[in-house]
Amino acid sequence: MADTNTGGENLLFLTDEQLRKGIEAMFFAYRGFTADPDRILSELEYGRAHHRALHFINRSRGTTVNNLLAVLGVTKQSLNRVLRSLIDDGLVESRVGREDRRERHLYLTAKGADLERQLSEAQRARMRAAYRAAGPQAVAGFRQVLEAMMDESIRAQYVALKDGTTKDGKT
Amino acid sequence: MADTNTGGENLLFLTDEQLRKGIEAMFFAYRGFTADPDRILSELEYGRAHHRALHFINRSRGTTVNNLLAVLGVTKQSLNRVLRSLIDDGLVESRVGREDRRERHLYLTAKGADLERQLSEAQRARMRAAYRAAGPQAVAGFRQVLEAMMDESIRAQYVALKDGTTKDGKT
DNA sequence: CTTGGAAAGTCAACAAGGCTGACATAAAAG
DNA sequence: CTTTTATGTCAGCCTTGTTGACTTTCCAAG
Repeated sequence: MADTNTGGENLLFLTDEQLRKGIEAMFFAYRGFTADPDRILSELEYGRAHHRALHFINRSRGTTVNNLLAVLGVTKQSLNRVLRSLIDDGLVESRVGREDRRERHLYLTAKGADLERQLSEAQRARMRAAYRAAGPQAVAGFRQVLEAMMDESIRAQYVALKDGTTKDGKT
Repeated sequence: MADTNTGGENLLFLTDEQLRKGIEAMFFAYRGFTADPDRILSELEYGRAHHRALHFINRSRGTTVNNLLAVLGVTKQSLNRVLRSLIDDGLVESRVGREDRRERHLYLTAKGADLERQLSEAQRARMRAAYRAAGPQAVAGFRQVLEAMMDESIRAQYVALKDGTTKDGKT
């Protein structure tokens, strides 16, 4: 934590070499990040796309298909294939909207919530270990850099999710 | 786990809520991380797999196929498909090993180095912007958390790459 | 009431990039 | 000479992304 001033040395973290290390760190870390859930999923008939759908349906209960498309950043055809299998297998429930009956609101069933919990607990365990090893200050920096790395529009969604979407009263 | 006051305020960053935010940050940030190179690649006949191969061949000039397999974490059949197109298109050169003639040592051609530079500069630009926005201390934390998130064996590879290689690397 | 258009779903076709299995060399190692 | 290692290749399969075309449902404006 050198407190150097606006000179040259404090810009070392912007050299191409430093940036390349950051790029590789992202690549390797992301592999670790997805490894544990992937292991669980591979024993079932599901893939990472199913995990993502379960995660965000759990995160924003009652979200519409359109909302989910925007968050996941895939086409409706691609999402639909995943969603169909989850609905057919009784992990997700699709309810016709009350105000706008064209919309479908998505909810996890008990079975779906079970799998989601299993997957996200595996992922959280690794994240928890990493956070613990690095410490709170490092975690704050981690989050700052990641947030700055997102696309503008995505960052808006992320912040929205961060603040308001569940009404369970956190913060 | 809504109340994690077991250790006091300094453990707030380990609540499930905090961990979930970190998980989503990784997801969204990784999308941003790959967005710019993907845009360039989609205009050519290449994909993200080609980018990864170019990156690590550039990173460790003269690396063998086996080394590359270990770093990328894919099967030789999968890598071979990518490598073949890169070699056929004159972006990568494969040289028979001098000491062990079973090995193939991989090098970027001028054309390959050009594309690699274009791709990695796009990716570095975003990383640079994120680093700049977050500051050096945040960057240090970012790197710490990412490193802690990797698989053990991968971390070893990462550290090895980190140290040795602008010159000629791995041998 | 009719109709335009948005939201959602479906079908078909295709591509990238993972995977496994089987098999073929060539060369090093024993 | 036999075994092991490094590599390449063929064939086939899976997941998950894409585009395009089309239908169904249903709100809302004319």
